[in-house]
Formats: sequence, structure tokens, C-alpha cells
Amino acid sequence: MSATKKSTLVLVAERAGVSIASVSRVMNGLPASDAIVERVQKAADELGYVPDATARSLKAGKTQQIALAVADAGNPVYVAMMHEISRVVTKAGYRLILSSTGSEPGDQIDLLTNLNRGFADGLVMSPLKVTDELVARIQASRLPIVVIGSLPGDVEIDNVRADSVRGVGLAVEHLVEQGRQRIAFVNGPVDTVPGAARLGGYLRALDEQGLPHNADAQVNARDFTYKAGLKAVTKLLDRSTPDSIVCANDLLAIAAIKVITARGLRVPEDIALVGMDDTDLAELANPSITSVNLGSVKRAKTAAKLLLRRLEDPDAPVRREVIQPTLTIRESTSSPARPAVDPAANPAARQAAGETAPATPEPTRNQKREPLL
Amino acid sequence: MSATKKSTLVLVAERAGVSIASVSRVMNGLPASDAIVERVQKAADELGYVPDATARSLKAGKTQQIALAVADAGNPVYVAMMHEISRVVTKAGYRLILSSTGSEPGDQIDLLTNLNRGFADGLVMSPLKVTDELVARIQASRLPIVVIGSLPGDVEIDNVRADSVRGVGLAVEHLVEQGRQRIAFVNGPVDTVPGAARLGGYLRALDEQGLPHNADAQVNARDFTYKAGLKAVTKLLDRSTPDSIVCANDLLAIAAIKVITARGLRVPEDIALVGMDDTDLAELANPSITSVNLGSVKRAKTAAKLLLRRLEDPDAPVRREVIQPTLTIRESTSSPARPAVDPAANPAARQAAGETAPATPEPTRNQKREPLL
DNA sequence: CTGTTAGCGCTTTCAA
DNA sequence: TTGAAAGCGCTAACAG
Repeated sequence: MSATKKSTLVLVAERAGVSIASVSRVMNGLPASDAIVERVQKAADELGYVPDATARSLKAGKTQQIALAVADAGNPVYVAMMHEISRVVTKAGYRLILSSTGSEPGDQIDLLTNLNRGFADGLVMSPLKVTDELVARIQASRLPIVVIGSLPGDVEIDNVRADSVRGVGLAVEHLVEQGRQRIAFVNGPVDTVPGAARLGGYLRALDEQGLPHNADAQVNARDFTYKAGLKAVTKLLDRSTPDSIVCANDLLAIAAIKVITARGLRVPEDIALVGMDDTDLAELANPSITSVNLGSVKRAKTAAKLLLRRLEDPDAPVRREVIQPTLTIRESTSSPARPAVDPAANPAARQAAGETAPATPEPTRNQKREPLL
Repeated sequence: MSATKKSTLVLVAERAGVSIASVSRVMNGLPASDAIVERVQKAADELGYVPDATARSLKAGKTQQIALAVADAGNPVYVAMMHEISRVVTKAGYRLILSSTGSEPGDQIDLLTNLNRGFADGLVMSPLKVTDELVARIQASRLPIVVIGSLPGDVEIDNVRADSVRGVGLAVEHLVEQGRQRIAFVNGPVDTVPGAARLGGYLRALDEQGLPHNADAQVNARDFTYKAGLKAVTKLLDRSTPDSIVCANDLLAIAAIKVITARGLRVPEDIALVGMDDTDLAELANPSITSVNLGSVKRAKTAAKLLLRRLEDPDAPVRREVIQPTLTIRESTSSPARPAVDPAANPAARQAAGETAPATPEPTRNQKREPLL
């Protein structure tokens, strides 16, 4: 299986007939006479010597490793962020350690304790739930930590977050512009940071648009997954007839497509759909999903850079960055350009007009309205 | 930002009034008198002492870290494998280092050199392309390496692979059973290990089924991505009229759905579809995609365990495992089972049967067919 | 049972 | 310029 034994400074020094200090200098490009450089290089090559990372770390007090902790590793948006962080820190000469944690604050706290073992020089984390204790622990940490996601008040922690309130606002505004009035909301758990923020954004956006709040038009999935989304959307459609839905992430939006089309309704004609996170899934979906881009990649990149900055300057002032959202418009909200305005032939327009049922019978009506699930 | 300075064995020893050896023993649960245990524990608690991982590593010659190198980190199947490996090694007390590499063998070779720096105890890798040099380097590696994916001949490297030839066979057989005869194949690059294997499987399966080879019915996407898939499928449909397509992975299959529906054709009625890898995407797609499960999670798990085994027994015999594929049947190949009841009256049932539109004209039909792209 | 001591492999004064 | 030597924080002989 394996081969040549591991070679060390000492071995190289012996072979080159110099001191270990000289070998070290040559390996690090420090000044040395040509003669020594040459002999050391030769010996090192022959022995296939490469400096040991652990020994270096011990000596330097740095590991060149950065840890990443995300709660919901199954969500494509975190995968995308992970890749971006990996890219940035690798370029800076760091290795990335994946510290999968559960979604509970306790898990993250365990991780913080563990971090003190010094296996990494810093941490990027994106907690789904933030408790006072977690915040306290982060602040008390000996190692630099950058948090992705909203943090309460004015805690002095390097932080980069999305403006998801504004993000939901963009979604709602867009739908209103498309003539939608009954805008439902499929959220994840509201005891999570994103869940709470997105709900707040939804309610605020309704107010801004002068639309009424309607409890029946809101539903919370058990978590931010596709499966939970199926249940939530089913529940939603069982008790209300929205002309559009804002989903708190793209997975929930995909679930919405499934449920909607399974009921014989169409996206976007009958129900328009906006997702959030603007992950690859939004593009892959059929129809593709208009999605609020919360700048996940940019957040990831910024977070990584913030950490690198603090690593080289521990006394730099704390930075709290907010990434502005944008809206990527796709098929799920593209209003069908209908030539003649015959409400009966166009359920979306009909609903937009605030009419729940036409006075005259209409062929597809019963089929479409019939509750199926 | 930070807080209490780092505390070491020495600090704890001083505070407890004992030797550092005693502290070490207590921290490691080695025999010690109750009195000492108590005093050390107290001192350690007060100082918030946790043993330093780097120092331990240097002493022990082990890092408790495992590196993972996958070429195509964007592909959901690798993400799934990553999670599984993370799960398994974490449970065994290892940290996982993500070593993203490019798809070229050169990148992987660089990584192997780097591995010799000893930042990890072992490596799990899944190279997209395998050259003789890469194989040689793996064999010459001082550290245990497990390769996920096919390896040439009988090289003595711990290895776990999928039987993708059989996998494609399952797909083709299934389609034939569904009455499909003109089975096209959308592959990725054939200069990759999976690309080559899947092509081989396709040709062989055609032979076994007594179906003719048809060059027009085969196309290779530039890579295994959605985007490349769009192009490839477009090209395919421009020059042939298959009644079904086997796609070399789920991303390509999703691309196929897009292109097919954009042309006003239906999946599965006009063209049935089988993907490969059986990722979450296959379930999320609309219609959901029948997919060959190549045991990615099981492969990942097996690979991780193989590595752990070798870590504790470097002289264990080399193992080469093959994971058998299965087929997960979903909507994209479900033959429309027409119920006695009038399908038009029940859209959900129609959908569940995998039928997007009935054969006979029906009011909403045209709306549904309307291509959105 | 407990303390002393010698390294793990490296970087970095400090002298020469 | 080069070498000798002192540790980084820990574990594991080895004495006592």
C-alpha cells in the first residue's frame, strides 16, 4: 500500500551535510548561500521531503485551517455558500473543515468549545437559530468568528446578512405589478432566524401594498425542505385560493409547483410563484422559478473575506455587512400575454379582478376548483 | 473580540499544584488518585482548559482529519456523498477537510503531494479522470487512500465503485418493458470514467435487447451539467425522434425535461426519461424522474468505512467493492394507466398516472401545452 | 500513584 | 551566512 517512509528536516540535513536550520531556511526561501541552497534542494528532492504541516502549526500557533458550520447542509443555498467559501479561503492558503452541526444552538456551542482545541484558526458559521447564550459564546471565543445571518441588536461580531425583509418586499411588489392580489406565503419555521425575518418581511410588504393580512394565506412548513413544503402547500391550498404564493425558499417553491400542478392548476396562470435564495433549483425547475436572490454567494464571499481580514488583523474594527437582494424573474411569474381579455378563459386575470367565481358556468371550472388532496 | 488567553497544560498544572504529567493523565482518563483528579478538574474548569489538537497531533503522528476530494462539486450526487462521508468520519472522531480540486488529474496529483504534508490521516477521492500517473501516485502514497469510482484492471487500491454498466442496463430494460424501442442516450464526456462506463453500458444493453445502434440517437454533453444538457438534448432532438432517453445523470435528465416540454412534447407520453444517480433532483423534478440509483450514498459510506478500517489496520488486505444499482421508478416512465373513470374529471389522478395531458382534446389542453420558453 | 524528562518536526533567536 | 539550541503543547517512558 504505502511506500517511502516520511522524511524530516533531520534526514534532509544529514543527507545534505548541513544543519537543520539551513534546511529550514532553504525550504522557506530565506537567505542562504547558493551552495547550501543547491545541496539542500537536491537532498530534499531525493528524499521527497515536504515540510510537516502539524509541526509547523504547533510552532506557528496557526493551523491554516478554517472551519465552516452550517446548520442545514441539505439546502442547496448552503451548498453554494460552502463552495464559495471554500474557493476564497483555499486561494488564501487555508484548508476548509466542514463542521456539520445540527440546527440547535447547543450543537453550535459544542462546536465553539471544540474550536478552542485549536484545530482551526477561525470559523464561519450560519446558525439557523440564535440564542443569547450562543451570542455570548461567540463573543467570548478566543478565535475569530464570522456569522452569516442576522444577529440581534448591535452585538460586536463580524457579520454579514441578507436583507430578507426587503427581499420578500421585492417578491410581493413584483407580484402586485403582475396584477396579483391574493398573495399567500409559505414559510419555514418561524423560530428560526430566516423564518422570522421572512415572515416580518411578508407582513410589512402587504402593508406597504395596502393588502389585507389573511391568516389563511400563511402557512409554516415544519422545516425548509421539499417534503415539508408539500404538506404546507397542500394545507394552504385546502383552505384558501391565492393567485400567487411567495415561498420562503426555492425548495418550498418547488414543492408548491408539484402540489399546484397535481391539482390541475397552472403556474403561473392560476398561481404565480416566487421562491427565495435563487439557487440552481430555481433555474432547473419546470417552470423555472422567479426567485429572490439574497446574495448567498456574495454573502459567503464577504464572510470569508471578513474572516481572512480579521485573521491578519485581529484588532480591525468589527464589520457588519448587509447584502441587498435582487429579484431574478423567471417563468413562474411571467404573465401570459393574453390577446383578448376574457376573464372566463383566464383564471388568473379573473382572480386578479377579485372575483372568486364567475356568474356563468364555465367548462373547466369545476375540474379546477375541486379540492383534490 | 476575543477573551481569555489560551491555557495550557502548564498553566493548569501550576494552578492545581501538580505536574503536567498528572494533568495529562487526568485529561485522558488515565489512573490517578481522587485528590489529584479533583484538583486538576477544578483548575482545568476554572481556566477553561481544553487540550490542544495540534500538539496532540504532532505527538501522536495523527491529525484525526480526513480529506475528501471530489472533482465535480456542483453535482448533487457528490454533495450527497460528501454528507454521508462527513457523517461517518465525524462519528468516528475525525474532522473532514474539503479539498476541492479541478477535474484534471494534475490537480489531484497536486493534492496527493500536499497530503504528504501530513495535514490529514487519509483521503477519500473520486476522480473524474484516471490516468496511469494518478494511479501510480495513489499507490505510492504514504497515506491511506480510498478511491470512489472505477479503477483500471487490478490495481491494489481500496476502492468502491458502482456497476454503471448494469445500471444503464436496468434503465434500458425498464424502457423496453414499457414498450419503448427507440431509446436514445444523452451522455457526458466520454473521456471521463463515468462517461466511458455509461456509454459502454448503453451499447451493451442495446445489444442485449436486440436493439440496433444508432449514432443519431447518442449525444455527449460537454460536461455533466444542466446547461450542457440543454444543448445536448436539443441537438439530439434536432436529428432524431426517440421515444425515450436515458440520461447519464439527473441533471442531464432535468435538462431533457425542459427541452422536451419546450417543444410541446410530453414526458413520459411522447418521450420517456430515465436519469442516473437518483439524486434529490429526480424526486423534485416535474414530472419526477425515474432514475438509476448507483448507490451513491452507500458508496460514500462504504468508502469512508474502508478508510477508517485501513486507518486502524494499515496491513488489512486491499478491498475492492462494487455496489449494485437499483432502479427508482417515478413519473417520467410511468405508462399512463387509464382508469375507468373519466380522467378529465380528476386532474390529480391524471397527474399521478404520469399523464400531463389526455389524448383526447380537453378544454385546458392547449393552455397546458403552450411552450413557455 | 506521581513527577521528571525526552522528544514529535519545525521555526527562530542567538552566537559564531 | 551558518549552526546550536530553545521551545510550541502534548504524551509516554521511566524513575521514584
